[in-house]
Amino acid sequence: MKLSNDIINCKSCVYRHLLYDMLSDEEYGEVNSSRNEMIFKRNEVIIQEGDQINDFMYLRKGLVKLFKTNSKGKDQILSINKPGDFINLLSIFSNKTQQYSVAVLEETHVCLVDINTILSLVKKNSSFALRIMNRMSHIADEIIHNRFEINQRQVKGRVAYMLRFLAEQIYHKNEFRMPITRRELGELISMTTENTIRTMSEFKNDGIIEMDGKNVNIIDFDRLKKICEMG
Amino acid sequence: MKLSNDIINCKSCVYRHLLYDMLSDEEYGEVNSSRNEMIFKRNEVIIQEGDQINDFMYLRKGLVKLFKTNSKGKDQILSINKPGDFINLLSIFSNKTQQYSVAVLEETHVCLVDINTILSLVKKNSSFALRIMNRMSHIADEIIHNRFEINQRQVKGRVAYMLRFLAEQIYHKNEFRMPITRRELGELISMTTENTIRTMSEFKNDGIIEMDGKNVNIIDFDRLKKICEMG
DNA sequence: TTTACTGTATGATATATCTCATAAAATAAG
DNA sequence: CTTATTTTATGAGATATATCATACAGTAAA
Repeated sequence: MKLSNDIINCKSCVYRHLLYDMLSDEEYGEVNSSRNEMIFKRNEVIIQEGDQINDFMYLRKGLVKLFKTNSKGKDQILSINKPGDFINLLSIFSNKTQQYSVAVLEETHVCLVDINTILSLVKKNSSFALRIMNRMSHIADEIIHNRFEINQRQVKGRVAYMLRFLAEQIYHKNEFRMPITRRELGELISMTTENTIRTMSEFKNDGIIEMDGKNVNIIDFDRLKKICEMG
Repeated sequence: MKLSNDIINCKSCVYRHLLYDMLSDEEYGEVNSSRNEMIFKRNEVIIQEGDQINDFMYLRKGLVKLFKTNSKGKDQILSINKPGDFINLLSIFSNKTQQYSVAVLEETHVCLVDINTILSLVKKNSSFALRIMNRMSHIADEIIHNRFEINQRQVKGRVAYMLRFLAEQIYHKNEFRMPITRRELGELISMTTENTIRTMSEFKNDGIIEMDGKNVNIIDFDRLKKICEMG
């Protein structure tokens, strides 16, 4: 983890419309001046469940996983988050500590804004407050909806669902480098590593995907879609 | 469903501190005057996923289930909600329709406040806004945490987990009348009805619970706890 | 370069869970 | 009160998934 040198002004941030769009110039300045940008490498833990909350964080670049660790030390991944996502918004207003852990999948730039600045903006700018509530709804919804979708499928359907997610939501193409290990994929769909690997192999043997190490190419998207929809 | 006659003033509501505590007398009046109370009987659907959102709703009395229905028509129950819970708070600020369905388990009194009243209060009272955000965090957290807990257990652990939940969180005693059918219990823990029933029978045969129809008495709480913790 | 570790891969076997079938009890509908 | 429907109950067999074992490739550390 290190501080970024190329801190740019919030105004030029591509993702600002997601949240900061309704701030006045003065309010903008407040955010900008209490702001830091940090760079994390693969596997670094950005947030640990139970940590004190000091900053509002959002992803400017990269890819992270949001997860919880159970009493036996096993992780369950709740979501994969991409640039523009507010990675601890669900925890910030809980009056508690961080509710989820966040770790880096691909080199990640995180924007940190002092939590007190955000609180003061919420207090004086109600449009901003409403936007935050709106974002909170969506984040909660996404996690709950994903768990709902995964829960009603069995292994093949689950793997297909996640491959579709990566292709459609993250990389916007059928060929990509897997950002997660098979174990992590298993943690995402509540399956053992072995079964996850087996299913990937099966998709390969069935001519649905091509695989070379971490590189995946979905060559029969229609079939993958069907498996995903059938369960 | 019918309108309640015994509408009381919000000020005397036992649950008001959860949300309305930070309102001025005038603001209180606004809530009170745009407020209705409705009574629903077992199995009535209070909210249907996809419905337009007109009211902020909270449970004054009774018990409901919050659920989603999948493409094959199967329900998955996300949470059981009790008096004091805000049953559509996660949807209200989503700029979308209701995200979850809500149906009645035990005769229920629901308080409905016009959504515009809530919006206007959020705009002019930032403490109220912050409290709402706080509540949203907790609701999301509860659902996500429960799914997390259920996911890492197998049938016996799941049933034990839910029996504990009912005894500890809902009825505050070891003897109670099951508010849900075995099928619903299955929908709550992602199991088939048959397996849920079988597991309950097993608990009975093992002397962990006594059962007579819907009436359940947990006679060996320690063992139930152990099963719940072991998985 | 060697060593240790993690990730991918696959097979065989054990186990958990589902499915299908049947039946009695409880509840709802007429 | 009678009939229909849902709920609870249980068994046997089919199937999905987990577990344990082994192997090798890739990567990180010494």
